[in-house]
Amino acid sequence: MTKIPEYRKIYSELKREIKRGTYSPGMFLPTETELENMFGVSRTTIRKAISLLVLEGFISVQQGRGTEVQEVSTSQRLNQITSFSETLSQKGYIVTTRGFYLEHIPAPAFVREALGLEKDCTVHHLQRVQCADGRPICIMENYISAHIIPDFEIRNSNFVSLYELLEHEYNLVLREAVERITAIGASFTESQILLVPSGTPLLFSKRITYCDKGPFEYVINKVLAEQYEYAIHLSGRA
Amino acid sequence: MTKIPEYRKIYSELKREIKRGTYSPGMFLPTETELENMFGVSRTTIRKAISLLVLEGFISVQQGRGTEVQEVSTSQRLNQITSFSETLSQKGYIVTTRGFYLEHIPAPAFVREALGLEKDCTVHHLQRVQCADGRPICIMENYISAHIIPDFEIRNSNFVSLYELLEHEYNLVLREAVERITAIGASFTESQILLVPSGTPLLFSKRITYCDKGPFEYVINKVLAEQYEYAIHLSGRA
DNA sequence: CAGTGGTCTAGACCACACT
DNA sequence: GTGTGGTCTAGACCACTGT
Repeated sequence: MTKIPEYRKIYSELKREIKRGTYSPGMFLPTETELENMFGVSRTTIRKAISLLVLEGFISVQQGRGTEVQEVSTSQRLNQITSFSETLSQKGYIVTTRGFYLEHIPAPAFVREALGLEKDCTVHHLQRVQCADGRPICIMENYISAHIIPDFEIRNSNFVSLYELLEHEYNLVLREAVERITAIGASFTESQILLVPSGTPLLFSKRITYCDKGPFEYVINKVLAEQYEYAIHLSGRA
Repeated sequence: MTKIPEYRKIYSELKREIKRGTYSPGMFLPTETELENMFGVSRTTIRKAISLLVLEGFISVQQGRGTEVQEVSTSQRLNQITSFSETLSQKGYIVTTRGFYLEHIPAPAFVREALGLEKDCTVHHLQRVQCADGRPICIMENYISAHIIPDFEIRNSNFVSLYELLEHEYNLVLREAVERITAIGASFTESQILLVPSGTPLLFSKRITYCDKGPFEYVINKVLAEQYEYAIHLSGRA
């Protein structure tokens, strides 16, 4: 199993506490010296953890003053890499996974091209149906490069968010992603899975996700449009 | 005089060398130990400088391998504010406007809410059909706040890009926009306008655009999905 | 294997914000 | 002044990539 650095654990721990409300917006985190003692590590390690949280906008630091927990406004969170299930959870749905199939296959041509893989590369192909409040809402296929995550297995079939799994179990850092979105009418098969008439409009998205080691995942999503919308933040002008 | 930290000088120095071509894309920077000696500082300082360059995308680091100078270009033009017609032009289509109707009306409730307008505010309501290579592909409605652009008139009915017009004729500066995208099936009316069977999947987007004076425009687009897709760039992770 | 970057320590001094 | 974060050192050991 992968070794998780101290600063990463502390970062996760602090993030959890912020999300839980132990530290709420406007409050200050303990000082660096206090955190040193709390976690029993050196200041460098604490500072590295804190810098991650700053990068993600959870806290802001000011010399001589302290580190303040920020209001995470929704609009700031746009265009961040979020899994489908995370977005749904945020909207208050109870998210579950219905179907579930994992296989290890030679990368299909379209995946090879998207991820820049050589011939004969293996990918983990994960198929799922995501449900919101018990209702099927999304058909999801992930192709994960075995080159970057060699030993991918799902131990607990009840997991929901793939990204959380990858981050915590495999210590993966998601850097960026490019997503292309269009609409299609549900095919017969899709309509059967999602329990809607065929031809029902679906959002059809293809995403390449990059981690620190390069492109590692190709995702295909088909989402019931009636239940879902993408929010995008645009800024500036060429 | 301001005190400039060592790591900042080193960062600037390295960036200058990269821009000048001393270190060009594909090449590797000296190792951390070498840089330590070159600049006569500790490794921490070097690493801090390097981390800044990584953050800005100039270089990428890989454990056990080295720090490689990156190609800066890439398609970072994603998530900029672009009008529909501009995007289509970029893809090589010839864009024309077919239908065209401008009226000045009291802002409907959903527009008032979106733009934060008072009761009795007027908006310019512009309706158009955009064609790509002569084929209708998008039904477009703009609601432009009369508060910000009081004297909006279209002099030349052959104009194509609304944003270009606003920028050049009205000296407007577009700051940011939030767009929400989902999919619908074409209604009878929409199917007639776009010359497709009713029920054909359309991308349905609603956008609020902000200029330097606040929100000024609400746009509703219905696009033939078959001919169009949204590309989104996501970065970072909460 | 050697050489690279990744993590971590224990301690020092500096710059800034509060009161 | 006191206490906060900001910079920096010298050295240690780990983890990965290459040969």
